[in-house]
Amino acid sequence: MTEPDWDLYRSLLAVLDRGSLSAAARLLGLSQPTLGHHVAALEMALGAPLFTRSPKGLVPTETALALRPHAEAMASAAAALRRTASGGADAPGGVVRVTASEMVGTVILPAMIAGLRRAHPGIVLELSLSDRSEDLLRQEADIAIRMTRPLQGSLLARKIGEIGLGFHASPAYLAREGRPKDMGDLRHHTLIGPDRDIETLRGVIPAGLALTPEMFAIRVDSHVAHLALVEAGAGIGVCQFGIAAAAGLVPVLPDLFRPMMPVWLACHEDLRASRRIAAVFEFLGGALADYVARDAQAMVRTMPPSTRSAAPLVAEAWGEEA
Amino acid sequence: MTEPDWDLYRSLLAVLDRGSLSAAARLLGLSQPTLGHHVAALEMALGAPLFTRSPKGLVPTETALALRPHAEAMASAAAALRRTASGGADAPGGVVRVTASEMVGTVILPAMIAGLRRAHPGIVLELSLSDRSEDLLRQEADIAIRMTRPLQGSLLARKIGEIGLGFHASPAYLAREGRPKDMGDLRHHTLIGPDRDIETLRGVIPAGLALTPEMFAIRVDSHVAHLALVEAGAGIGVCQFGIAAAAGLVPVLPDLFRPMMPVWLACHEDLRASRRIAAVFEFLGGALADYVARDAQAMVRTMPPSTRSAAPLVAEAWGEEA
DNA sequence: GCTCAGTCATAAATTTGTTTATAGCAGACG
DNA sequence: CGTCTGCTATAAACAAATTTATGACTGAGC
Repeated sequence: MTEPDWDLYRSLLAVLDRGSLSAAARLLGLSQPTLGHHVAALEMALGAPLFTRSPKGLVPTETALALRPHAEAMASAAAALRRTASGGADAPGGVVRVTASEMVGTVILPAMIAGLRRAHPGIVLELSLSDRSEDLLRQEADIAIRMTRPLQGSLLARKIGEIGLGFHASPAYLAREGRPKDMGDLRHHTLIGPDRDIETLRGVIPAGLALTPEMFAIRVDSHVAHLALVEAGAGIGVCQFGIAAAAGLVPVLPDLFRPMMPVWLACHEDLRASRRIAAVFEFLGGALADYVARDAQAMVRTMPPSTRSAAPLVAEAWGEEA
Repeated sequence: MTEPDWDLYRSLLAVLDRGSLSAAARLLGLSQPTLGHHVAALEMALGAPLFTRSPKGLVPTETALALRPHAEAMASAAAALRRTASGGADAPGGVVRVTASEMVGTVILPAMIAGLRRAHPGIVLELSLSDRSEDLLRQEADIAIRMTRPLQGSLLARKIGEIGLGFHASPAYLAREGRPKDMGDLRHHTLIGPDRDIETLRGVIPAGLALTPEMFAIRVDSHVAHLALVEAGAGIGVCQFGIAAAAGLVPVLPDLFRPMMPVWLACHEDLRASRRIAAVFEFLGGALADYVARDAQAMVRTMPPSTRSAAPLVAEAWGEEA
């Protein structure tokens, strides 16, 4: 058996993605018979059928589905290669791909990116917003901003600091529904919480409160929508102090519930050699550090004077130390 | 810029590997002008020069060197894909790639593989012997046998047990040079130890002994050569009890120095779905457990009756628990 | 029940890529 | 100092892939 052309893998991936030869052909800018030939050649080379033909399209076999992750790995390696090449040897410009959570990407990053572009006009940024953290391993991104410690080998990680979380509500909501006096009071309020993604809060919820989806009258997994709901006065939800302060939200029970969430910046070891990636890494490191500092200030400012310290109330459950 | 054909990446990798178009052409079964054209096309597509031509061959530029890891990632993904495909959907046969240390691969595995082939005649085995443990992450192997706990995410790891290490020497050496009475005595003997790879021993050497290359009169990083030297009566070296016993070696100071080394079996989570990989995983798991048990017996048997227990003397430095 | 939009498969024409063959160049060796 | 071996580069002959242009099929919608 001779090794199949790598192009065939790309065609395979396209057909798996689109579900038909014609659609895959459009995606790759090839013609449908070409894709048909590619699939046939790959089936021949691998000695196994990959699709069952039907007039509605190609249905992948078990084998083809098993091959998919590997083909995707090739695709992301190819994308990483092109990104690397885009910067030339060590030209200041080029494409850098940053991954972050939806929240960070939509609320925190935009201002930083504006500054980054001003400081390094040659650098083109790609943002990949998702909450799964495998991105770096599979080389789907050059730099990652994460709220958990990246524990992969061969990953260079820097802890930026910790961000304070707390219950918040809009002034309108509090005027309408009153202000809870203690944690037990929260039961009589409209709470906004996660839907399926309870894991995220597991380390944050204080031991006293049971963690059940039933606690929350409004459930949504998107942190951005979560914030929007709180801003709209829909109920009480957990927000970062800095973001909440900027949005004019009022902290609720900040002296009873105030977990800290670590912020990590990470990239592949190898990639630090690239000048533009190092530049983005340093810039984001600085900008995030500033942001964390402002967040801490916002948190302290909104607390009653008696308890003005930045010590976390529910910290150990979440973070490890740097 | 349109995406280059993936074949070009393969050609790039071949040229980087061989250092010349002609050699790369031989490797890939293509002709030299074809490779030349591929490189030119890739340089055009990426917009950056990749090689400086010379009559001695092609010298890669900085850019090309930066691209290399990504091209290699593609190559291993392609290899993994083909391995997966070789097994068909869930046929019992197919290729499985196992990585292990040189020592394990040459001394311990052969007998197991013979048994494995008897139990599963359809399975073809590839052995990749190296001591770096990135193999699994980069999908360069399906299953890994490691002496450290694999701490990567999305990796399925099973701790097989622990293997006892200890100083050993050949009967001939001991007859000639005498038997050391305590650790201090070792200074007057010919010790065999690592050359550059001191890390490996760091967790093993007892606290009393300073860890310097100067300790060792014979230095070699290959564990297999290490064992051969001990067998040849060249000096005293650290060996696994089981292997040493089988080779007719005599334990030296087993009651003073007896670290334990964990044995882990690991594979990617996804791959457990493949029937043949699961079969190999289970078989190796069982065989290694048997081996560890025999090693423990050998260790106990060769110790003076007074201290006959399998408890490690220098254990905590090395292993974590399952 | 008919048309229409979508699909895959096939055959001939064309474009593309690959090879063979040749020339030129630098260093190793007797 | 010439020869020999390695390499790259170029041009024309060739083989191979791709495309265009078909035909045949299925299911949705009127």
